[in-house]
Amino acid sequence: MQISSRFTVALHIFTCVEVFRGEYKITSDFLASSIHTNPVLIRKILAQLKAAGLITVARGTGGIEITRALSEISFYDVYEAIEPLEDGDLFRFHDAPNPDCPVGRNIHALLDGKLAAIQRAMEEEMRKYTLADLDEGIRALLDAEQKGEEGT
Amino acid sequence: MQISSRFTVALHIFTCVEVFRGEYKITSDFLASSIHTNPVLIRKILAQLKAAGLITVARGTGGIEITRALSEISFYDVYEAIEPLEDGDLFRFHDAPNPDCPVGRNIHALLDGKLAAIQRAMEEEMRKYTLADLDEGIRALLDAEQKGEEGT
DNA sequence: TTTGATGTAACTATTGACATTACAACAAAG
DNA sequence: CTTTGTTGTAATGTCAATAGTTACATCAAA
Repeated sequence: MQISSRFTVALHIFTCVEVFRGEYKITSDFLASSIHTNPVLIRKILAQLKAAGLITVARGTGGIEITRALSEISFYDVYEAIEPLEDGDLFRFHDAPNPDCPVGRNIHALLDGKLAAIQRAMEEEMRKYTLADLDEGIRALLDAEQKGEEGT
Repeated sequence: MQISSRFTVALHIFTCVEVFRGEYKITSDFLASSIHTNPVLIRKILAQLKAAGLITVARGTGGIEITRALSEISFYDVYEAIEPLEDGDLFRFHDAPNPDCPVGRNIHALLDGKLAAIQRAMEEEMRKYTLADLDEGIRALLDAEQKGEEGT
């Protein structure tokens, strides 16, 4: 089971906001065109990011503002805003294991700690990357493109 | 998006095989009863574990054998056998970002490395736990149950 | 008041998870 | 060699989530 594309779409949105700030008016239509999807999906994701307090969206006139310094928003913040995990658990269990079976009634006690550690390892790694890294990365890539063109 | 319960069901199966070996004949019906699901789901998971070479299943007569030492089968081995990840990637992207947009045509170069690192962090943690840990853990839990009963 | 944008609701298509029934294939015991 | 119990697997149904699309009310600024 893969993690839904809405997470990478959200990162794409942030990157566009950083790159095109001032240059273009960043609307949901504009973003939908870059990501190659439809504006409604973008607006739903923007609504989630707004609910998490990561951005503000100007109604009527359009325009997206990031509320914190880029280095203060990690991949995990974005992931948490976007992915609705039931009870915050990454791993699903089967509904109701048999309490009459010694294994069935102990399976949660047996696995919960280990699964939580695995989930934590992933989330900790997510905290290491921030929007500032994205900003830096995309500018390096665009510079490289520029130089490539000059070389021809 | 959560990881499907088939992974924890597989760990449940292994635990049952270890605990009830010799004591009961471990059939898909028996397992389905402990996990509280239906035998066909169990058989499909057994088929995946068999395809990965982790177990053998005796047709006709029934019975499951684990092919390696418990300490030689990690959670990751089970996860890999069970979860069909497209191209091995945990994170999904949107289908076809716009190549005319500077961000759209660079989004993979920008994100791929970081996402792979996050996935790797999770998988490395998964490698730390083995079926031997499960065996040890369940026996400790069952001993504790025993003592709790004696106490009353 | 017009214009252009966001916020949402409603509907659809597609996919995956999981449950369930049914039956063929098979191995061992009698 | 027939019975019995089990695995292997196809077919079908239900349910939830993803994602696309249309439509329109709401809103802010020119």
